[in-house]
Amino acid sequence: MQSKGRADGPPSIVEVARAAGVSTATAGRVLGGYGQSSAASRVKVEEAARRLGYRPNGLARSLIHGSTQTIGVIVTDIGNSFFAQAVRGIADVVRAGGFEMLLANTDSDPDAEQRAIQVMWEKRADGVIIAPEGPDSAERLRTLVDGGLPVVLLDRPLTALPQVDQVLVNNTACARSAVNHLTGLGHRRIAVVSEASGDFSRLLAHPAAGDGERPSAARLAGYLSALQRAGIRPDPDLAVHSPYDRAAAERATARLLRRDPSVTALFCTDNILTSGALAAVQRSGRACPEDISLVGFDDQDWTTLVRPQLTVVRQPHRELGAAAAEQLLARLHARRTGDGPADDEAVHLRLQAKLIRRASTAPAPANRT
Amino acid sequence: MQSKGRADGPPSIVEVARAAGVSTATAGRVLGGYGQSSAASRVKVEEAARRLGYRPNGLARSLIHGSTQTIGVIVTDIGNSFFAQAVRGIADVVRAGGFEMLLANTDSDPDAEQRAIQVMWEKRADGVIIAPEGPDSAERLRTLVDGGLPVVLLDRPLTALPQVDQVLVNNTACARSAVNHLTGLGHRRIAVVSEASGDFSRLLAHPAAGDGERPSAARLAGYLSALQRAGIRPDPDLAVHSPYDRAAAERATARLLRRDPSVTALFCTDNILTSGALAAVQRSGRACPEDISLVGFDDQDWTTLVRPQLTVVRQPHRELGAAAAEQLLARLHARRTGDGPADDEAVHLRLQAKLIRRASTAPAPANRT
DNA sequence: ATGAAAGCGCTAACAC
DNA sequence: GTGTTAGCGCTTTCAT
Repeated sequence: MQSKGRADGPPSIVEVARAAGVSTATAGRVLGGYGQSSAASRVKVEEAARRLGYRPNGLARSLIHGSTQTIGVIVTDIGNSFFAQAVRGIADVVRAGGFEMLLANTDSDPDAEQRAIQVMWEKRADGVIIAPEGPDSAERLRTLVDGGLPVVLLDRPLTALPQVDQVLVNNTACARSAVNHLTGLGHRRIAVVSEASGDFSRLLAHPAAGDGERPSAARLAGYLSALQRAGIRPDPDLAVHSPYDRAAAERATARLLRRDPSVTALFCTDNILTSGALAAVQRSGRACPEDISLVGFDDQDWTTLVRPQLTVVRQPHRELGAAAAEQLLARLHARRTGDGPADDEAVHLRLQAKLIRRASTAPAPANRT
Repeated sequence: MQSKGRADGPPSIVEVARAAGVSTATAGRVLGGYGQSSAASRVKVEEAARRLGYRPNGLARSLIHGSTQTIGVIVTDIGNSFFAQAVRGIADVVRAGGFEMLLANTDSDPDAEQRAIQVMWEKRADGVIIAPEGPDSAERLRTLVDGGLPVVLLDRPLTALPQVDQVLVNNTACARSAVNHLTGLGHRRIAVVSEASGDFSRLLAHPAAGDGERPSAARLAGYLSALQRAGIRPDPDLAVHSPYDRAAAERATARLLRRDPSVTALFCTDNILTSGALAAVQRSGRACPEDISLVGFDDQDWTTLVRPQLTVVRQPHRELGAAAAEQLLARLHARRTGDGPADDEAVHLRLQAKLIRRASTAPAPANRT
């Protein structure tokens, strides 16, 4: 029977100290690896700690230090392969840097995001990587930013928060090159499957737009700009609007194909929408790429398993997450040492997505218009 | 200029109390929502808190309560769609229960797993859900289990820890029904693509084995048992061994198809291996399903996009994670209230994976042996 | 090198 | 209903 200390619960540093016959300060020094301690007490304390099964309490330690060695990650859907890969990249970097990861999934729900942000603060994460749900996220994040917590935006910019670091992809440019590829093949009736079709006319009016937009809108902007450069007037009827859901994308695309036989190419702006659009093409009875060309988004590994193999825009998923994590860690490092980017200049990184040409795109069939 | 308190850092409850002209205890009561407080002080305190931008410090709170409202999740690869979906299921349940999630990715590295386990303990997670890396994980987990921390095993059993809750899939049974499907179609030369081929003879010697095995071995056991029931002697040459990697699976399968023309069916035991094996079949020049039938594992959404559409074993990914989380929360609830499963009887859940018949399986071609 | 004591931010007992 | 005080487990002066 143990005679002293609290009966249950893991042993604290005071029981170890007592068992080793030293003060709590000394025990703390050897167990925490700080300050000075003699070889003699080191042996005694380590012995006692092992015997009692001592494990330091990180909460107490963090409460004092003010640092938890934990970074918060907020995404909309960890089940989506895009985020799954990005988080993998984050996890690798974070782990290598000696940090842990507090992960929250918002399912694109503003309330859930609000709560996640609050939690990151209350649990005193040292920094936060977030794929914001929408423009309103800026207000929610302001607490953190004003509170001095390093924040990095992942994949989606927030124009209301220009002072915050962000790691994005060159969405407009890669979309443009995808569509250039199609126009180069002679296509003129090119449809786009997008979540952002509602922004069609707005983006058309501001041809320079793109870089400050969320990915879906930025890609739509790239599509529009490529058409205009090729001298093709964008046709709103060719912007397939779809909710973010494979079945919905399939229905919407099928409707377009039924309605408009002049379409000879399809540009999909996202991995989910790509699945849906491809399914629609397959069921439409039109041959790909003979009757209709298709450019997908995201080079998931099944894109080489379908026939024809898909021409796609490949985003560096994992690298995107890794870069965001590296940026955050750099900030934390700078905080402590003083080198690195000054606190008042935001770093805006843009990784390159690239077009991979495969077999789902081919020269346009003889014009039918 | 503020005159009192620490210059930087977020305001603590004492600055709020001072600003509101009450004691810290009263401030704590209204801000923490416990005990009694008069409407008058509630107003004052809330006012002051808002003005100073007060946010409670969860570390301090947890240090006292002994509970962090956080559960630890340890997986081998969050980038793999299986785990991405399972974690999504966990996230949903955990969030609904008012908990947060500390996520660690081990990349199947024992050291990383060791560290992750230790971290969960030090950060005082209230419980842990883990997909253990291998049998050695049992020793690593013992600290947690002995320390009284609720643990739930996800997807993989650990025979050395029978007292721990686990949520698995009926791997052996669903593999058996997949292979039954093939034998029912007249196939007799059925190959299996597996990570566990090294266990071939061991599993053959213990026909009852299966349920205590890791998923890959359990599925191999199901394959073996289905063959034996159909009166087919298992042939070790038909067990394609492959590391866990698509390209490797493709090479290994290609080698088999080249070497043995008698094979008429392929059973893949995992999502990654399915991609590789399918790629190999496509490049082999053999027609699927006319020359060779294929059963894949995991009903990812591309399996209906390839031609022929794949017959697969569908695992309930998300539900698996959700069930694990529910089990863990039930334990935590039981700890506090006394109802629920007694602490000494482990709950072993087994969700049902099912065969989905599509177009990649067909009657065996006329025997060639 | 070591110990005594103060304190991180909060909650809980116990008076009043 | 409110204030005072002790204390969660650890780190950190400051003496010694």
